[in-house]
Amino acid sequence: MADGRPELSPRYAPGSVEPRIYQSWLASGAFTPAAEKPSGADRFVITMPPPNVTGSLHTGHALFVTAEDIMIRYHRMRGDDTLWVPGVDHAGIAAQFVLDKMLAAEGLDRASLGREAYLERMWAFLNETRDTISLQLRRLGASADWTRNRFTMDEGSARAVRVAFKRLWDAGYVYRGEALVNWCPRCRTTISDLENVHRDQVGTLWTIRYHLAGPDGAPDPGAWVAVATTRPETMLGDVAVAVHPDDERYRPIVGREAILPFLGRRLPIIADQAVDPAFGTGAVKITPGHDPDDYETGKRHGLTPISVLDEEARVNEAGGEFAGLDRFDARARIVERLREMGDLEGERSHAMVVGHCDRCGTVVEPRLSVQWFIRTADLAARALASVREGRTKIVPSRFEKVYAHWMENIRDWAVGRQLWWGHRIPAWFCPDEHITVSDEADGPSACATCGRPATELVQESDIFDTWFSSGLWPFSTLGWPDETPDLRRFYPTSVMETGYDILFFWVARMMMLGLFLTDVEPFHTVYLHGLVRAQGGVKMSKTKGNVTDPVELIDEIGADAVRLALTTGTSPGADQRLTMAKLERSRNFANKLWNAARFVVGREPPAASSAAGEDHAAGPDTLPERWIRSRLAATTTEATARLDRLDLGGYAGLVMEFAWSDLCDWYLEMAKIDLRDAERAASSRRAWQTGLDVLSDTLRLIHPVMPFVTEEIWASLPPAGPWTEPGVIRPLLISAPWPDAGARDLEAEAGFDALAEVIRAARNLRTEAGLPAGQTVTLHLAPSSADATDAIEAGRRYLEPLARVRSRLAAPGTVAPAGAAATSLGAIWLGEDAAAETPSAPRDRIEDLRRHRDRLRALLADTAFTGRAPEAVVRRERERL
RNA sequence: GGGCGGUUAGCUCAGCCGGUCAGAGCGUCUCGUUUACACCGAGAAGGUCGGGGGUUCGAGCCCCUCACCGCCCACCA
Repeated sequence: MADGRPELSPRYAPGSVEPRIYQSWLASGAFTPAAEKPSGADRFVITMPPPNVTGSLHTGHALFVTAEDIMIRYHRMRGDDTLWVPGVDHAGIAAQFVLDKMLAAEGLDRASLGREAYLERMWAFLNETRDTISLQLRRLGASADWTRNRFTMDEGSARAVRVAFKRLWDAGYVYRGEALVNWCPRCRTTISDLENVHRDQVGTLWTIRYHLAGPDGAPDPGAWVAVATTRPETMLGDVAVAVHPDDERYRPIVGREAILPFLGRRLPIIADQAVDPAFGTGAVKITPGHDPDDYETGKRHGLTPISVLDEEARVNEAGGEFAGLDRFDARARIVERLREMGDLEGERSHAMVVGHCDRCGTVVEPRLSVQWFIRTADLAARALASVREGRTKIVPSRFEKVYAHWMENIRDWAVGRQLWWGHRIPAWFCPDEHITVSDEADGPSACATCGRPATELVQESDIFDTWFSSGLWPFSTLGWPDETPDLRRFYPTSVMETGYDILFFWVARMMMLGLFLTDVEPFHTVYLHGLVRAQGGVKMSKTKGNVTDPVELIDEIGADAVRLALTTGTSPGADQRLTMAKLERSRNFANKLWNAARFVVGREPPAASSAAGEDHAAGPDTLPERWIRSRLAATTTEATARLDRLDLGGYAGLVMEFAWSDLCDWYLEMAKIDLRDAERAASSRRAWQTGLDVLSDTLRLIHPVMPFVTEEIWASLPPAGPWTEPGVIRPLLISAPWPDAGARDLEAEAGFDALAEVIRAARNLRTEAGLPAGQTVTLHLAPSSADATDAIEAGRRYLEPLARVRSRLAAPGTVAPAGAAATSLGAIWLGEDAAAETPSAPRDRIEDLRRHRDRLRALLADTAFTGRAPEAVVRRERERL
């Protein structure tokens, strides 16, 4: 175009548009708000859930980026001081898992490298990959402030972790103690209860005889107690046999002793309420070192636990002849030996629940060890109160119950991990076992208890659970513990948008730590999205090969289409399926919008009859103009309301419907009639201007969900503002103000609806009469009132071309013939010319087929169709013929 | 063993405080050389809103119950 605005091609090509648009946003500085702002603007802040540093883009990211970006862009347009802080997570156990596999391929392992070399390898590896995911997020259009990009292992996070831990320690919320923890023998670390995922399995329940000790202390071959177990290998750590106190069967032997096979240990037979007499034999072997229930029972009876498995779950030296065997080999061997000895009384299959490591799938082994714990009772009570009392809302609200249930039943948090990649616990031991916790980067200068110098202190080797640093994320990213300008301006944040699957892992921890450390809820709203499932409703996974790669989708149909598909027809907390049909529909909408803009923008303005501006004001608006402006007003109000209540799916569906149906299918079709009206330049020009006005606001409304195509169209709008002055740069849509809703015009809406009803009814009559679409026929109208007469007179200008009719007003008193359609403006029916050209008798099948054939022949002979329609469509029509 | 969610047109899903809520898209059928768009337009067919009971003037929407499907939590050997 002459004025340098970009020309719009017939089909929207996202691939050539998106990178350029993203660069223009970056260059404009729109992503980066200033911390110090003199205005009293509202704030809107989201801290991005940090993706794993080793990861790459998947549909889950596409979903969260879309949801958050919609909120962020909306608030930015509202004029709020808007910040979206991005970052990545170091993902301790997950990252080690990846690196360990790489090392294994080189024939190396953790142990042979040593801690220092291992961590060097980790940093080297991450420095290559750490930007991958954030670069991919940009493909989706994420308008995050990359100048504030953070990493959970950067120095700011490290400091926040130390300070947070020290404050917890000083306040008495941290303790170290022996406990039976979940141990993954493959990852060789403790894992939290949440990382211990329960799976239903069918195992075996063995019944084993423990002979009673005779008077001489030797096993009595004729007297025994039978115990049931699913894990025979743990018998090596048995310290007692327990029965229910009221169980008559066993009353005589309570107080006696049984002899543990293989090891000969004497096991007291004790009575304990916890035993279920109905299960198995009613007698239970007690293994406090390897079973949480037994651990408790053992404590009640003063029994000392025995560990019989090492950190890789091999039988240790306490296991006698079985020492060195893997736990499952030991199980098989023990069962075999018992069978030989005649002490295997029975075996049967048994449905049970087995804990597995969330990361690697290995069966978790309860293991006795000394661990760091965070006392959660008080922290959880406070975090629960925040939600109960509405200071933080969870969307959808049903998750508030889930949250409450978890908080009420929370157990202390084992925060230590026996890994290397992560924040090392800032605790030092002196030779006298005194513990000093320090938040200094260099550690303490001396033991806090006995004053021994730092040189004699040894730092704890455990690191923190990854979720400890993530739990600080909303404020550590803003500079906490320092009172930075960012922290002052942007904390607490506004919305925490994340998946419901990490409500406990992450949201709960942020609430607990945030309240304790900053005395305020870290966000006022938690918005939980659902999971994206593959076609058929199954979970996407690489092994199933049903993963849709968002990067490929973006390449194919554009980021806007992917975003729209992920947003429409969804509600928070509900899983959704991403289907090709939905993706195509979204792509088609981007193209529709594009072409509507081409129509509105891609023509010279009708000549002005006077100075610009004045001209538009000349004369009253037409009914379609009043109607579309009113519809725009209603849509703006409703879209705003939906965004405010975080109904993102509702918002997207609404604006799409408005643009496609109201604007394109109705208004623009009617505007064509006015635009073609060469005799009325003013009306023509006004139609042109209305199209531009409405399009402009429509682009604003759609921008949050489809930022690229709207921004590109925006740039092509003709100059119509202060930026037409030389030297004034046109603002980008990303920074344009959110539209104000104009006034509704209910009279126009009612008038338009009545007219549209007549048009639809007329089209319906035509179809029923089997008229070819091109044929213009007579339509008789019998207005039901004087007002209806006026409405029809005024509307026939649009009615006639849109319904392809010549309208005739029937004389007053005319009786509508059979077959007439009733509308709110009166009866309508087709004239003689319609009946004359088509047989009034029902068309027979052969006639139908013939017509269909003729139509297809004509269609396929038409170069306008074959040239422009996609091959697939042309092929389909040919096949039909 | 607790708790939660789902069950609405062939398919994928919307339906906020019970009163045009029986909807959308895709698919199907019919028509279309209306120059913004065939990644389009017009028209049509298609559902006793999982079953049963109840509350109400009125119920996909509230209550009870049953049946499937899914998820979360949970230390019974």
